[in-house]
Amino acid sequence: MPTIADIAKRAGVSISTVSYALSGKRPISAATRARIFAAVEELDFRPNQVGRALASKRTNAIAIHYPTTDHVLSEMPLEFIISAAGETARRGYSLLLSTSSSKDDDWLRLMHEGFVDGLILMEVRLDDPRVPLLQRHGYPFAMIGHTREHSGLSFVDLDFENALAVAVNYLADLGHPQIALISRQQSLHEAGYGPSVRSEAGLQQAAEVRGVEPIVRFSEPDPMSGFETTRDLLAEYPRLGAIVTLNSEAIGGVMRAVHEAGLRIPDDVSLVATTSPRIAALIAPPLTTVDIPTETMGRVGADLLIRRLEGGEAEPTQCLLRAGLTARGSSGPYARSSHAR
Amino acid sequence: MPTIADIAKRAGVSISTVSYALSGKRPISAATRARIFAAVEELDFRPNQVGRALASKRTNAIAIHYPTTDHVLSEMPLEFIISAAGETARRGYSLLLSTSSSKDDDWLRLMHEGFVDGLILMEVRLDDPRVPLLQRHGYPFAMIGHTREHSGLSFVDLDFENALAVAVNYLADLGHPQIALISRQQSLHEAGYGPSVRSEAGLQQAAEVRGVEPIVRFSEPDPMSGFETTRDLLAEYPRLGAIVTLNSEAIGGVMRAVHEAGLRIPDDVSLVATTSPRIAALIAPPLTTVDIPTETMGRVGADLLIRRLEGGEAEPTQCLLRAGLTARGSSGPYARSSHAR
DNA sequence: CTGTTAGCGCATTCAT
DNA sequence: ATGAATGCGCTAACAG
Repeated sequence: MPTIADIAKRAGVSISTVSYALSGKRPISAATRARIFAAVEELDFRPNQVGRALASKRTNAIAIHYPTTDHVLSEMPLEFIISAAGETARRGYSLLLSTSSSKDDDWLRLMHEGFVDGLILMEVRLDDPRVPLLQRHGYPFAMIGHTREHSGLSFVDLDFENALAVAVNYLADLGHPQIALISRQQSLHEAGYGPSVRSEAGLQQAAEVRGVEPIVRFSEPDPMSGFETTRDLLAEYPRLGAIVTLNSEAIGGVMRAVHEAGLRIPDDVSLVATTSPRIAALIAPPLTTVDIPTETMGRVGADLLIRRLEGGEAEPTQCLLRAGLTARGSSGPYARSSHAR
Repeated sequence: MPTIADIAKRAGVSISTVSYALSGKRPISAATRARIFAAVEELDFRPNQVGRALASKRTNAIAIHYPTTDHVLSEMPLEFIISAAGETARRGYSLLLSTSSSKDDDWLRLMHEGFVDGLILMEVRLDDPRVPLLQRHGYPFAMIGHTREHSGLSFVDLDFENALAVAVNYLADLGHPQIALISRQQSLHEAGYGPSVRSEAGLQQAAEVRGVEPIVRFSEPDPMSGFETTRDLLAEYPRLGAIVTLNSEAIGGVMRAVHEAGLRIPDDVSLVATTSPRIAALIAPPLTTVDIPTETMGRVGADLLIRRLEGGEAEPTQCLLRAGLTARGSSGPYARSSHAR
């Protein structure tokens, strides 16, 4: 591996001249610049990032922390990560992935040991213990999701209250007097998982405004649990004709329970799923969705952090995305009365 | 951030003594070692990885390359990545994620610029252009999957030929005279995607041995395509009672097509899916699966690379995993004759 | 416009 | 068992 010294020698200039030619931080005469770049070409020189990092105190690498222990894998986090990776690469950074559990502090180690310049946090809780830790050390970070208290923090998130309002309005317009939300695990909800808590708030609020009855159920992130939850739900509310699900892992079970109850989608039951457009496309038949813009969220998460790293002490940016609703085949007007059991 | 020099001063020893105490590469008297570690505690010292990397010429970081452009996202790659991340962290390494397309060489840049010690390759083609590139530079790497020519290379892969043989034997034992394989995109197959090519070979071979008729169809990785493919398949082969699918993204559509043809699983059609156990658990009703040990594959991929990095010039390790079959509710004895259309 | 020089934080060789 | 000194590859003052 050639070093900057090899280039300097070959081009007949000093080391610093090469460095400045490469960084463009100092004017270089066209002639010497040409000789330098010629040497770079001939030797296939690549500036060593470690040397550069040590001298400049910036590694040009960031890490994304995805704590896996408490969640079943699904595609949404992958979409965040892939999208963040793309933006990171476009901006000339590298992306590290840490999956340490919340107790383990491998994700913090990366910052402590100076291997990354900043962090992106995923799976953020309303009271996330990582936030005070990072603040105490003054480490730069951005969140995908947001904490209850978030003044001065950078984050991107879906506006889940709004998302549920969108779903409720849509279903209320179709004439449904009752709307059930199938949320995620109750444990998550109790642990203060933002999407869960904020969605329920959105449901309650919008339901009151529209004068419909809100119902909330929790489901584990798997079809079996979705099946059981939905089966019980339909039994308990014989006239229920509208279901919103937050839990994309459970959708298969939800649909199956509806069918096994002798009901049809969308004729008897309107189903609206909160999920990423990409995932919705993978489901048959097509689902009406409140779209979670995962691609945007991952990209903006990386962008916010990098901007913070490069912009010096720029003010934090908070980005609450409003959800769009895409009506597909799985929802229709209320017609459930005839099926009362 | 305290440095090793701060520790040395505080403990009243030289810098090198601190370094050796930390690395354990030289005997240190109990007394001074105690003073050193006390200082480390008091100052909350963390050795700077960049300084260490520059001096030792090892970053203790590896990268995993997951080219996304040519594939729809699914959970299987996420499982590889998460699992590799876990093993990487356990071994004291960091994991970088590169998702650059095959033409883009961002993944190579990481090695060129000395930011990582080695690479894990995902989505390996039979003739993968990355391999000769890496070999030319002498960069250490390991593959999840394997190329046609692989002598001297380290990899972990599922033995897809064996996997299909397992599926065929199982279905043949149930009495099925015809077995259809629903493979992935034809474009992938033609591009030499290993799992696709090797699975077909396994099917053909095992079918011949067992005297059953093999049928191969390709499907895009989505339920709609799976639906159409299966619908056409059932129309073309009215007595078909056994389907094996490689394409877990299409399974929903496959199942729906079977149902809409007036057939039942497992009474009329036996369905065997080649997928990860974790994903199988997410499907309702439960699927008989040829299990792809994604967790093992990701872990071993990282292990092989790290072992290569640490073991000096150890011989390459090739790890072809045999698949297990888990019979669940979706497969049963051949009974399709009565349904001939 | 260009060169000289002093680190960045740590590992390691050579002394003692 | 310990210290002193050198250098990893590069950046960025400082000095022309």
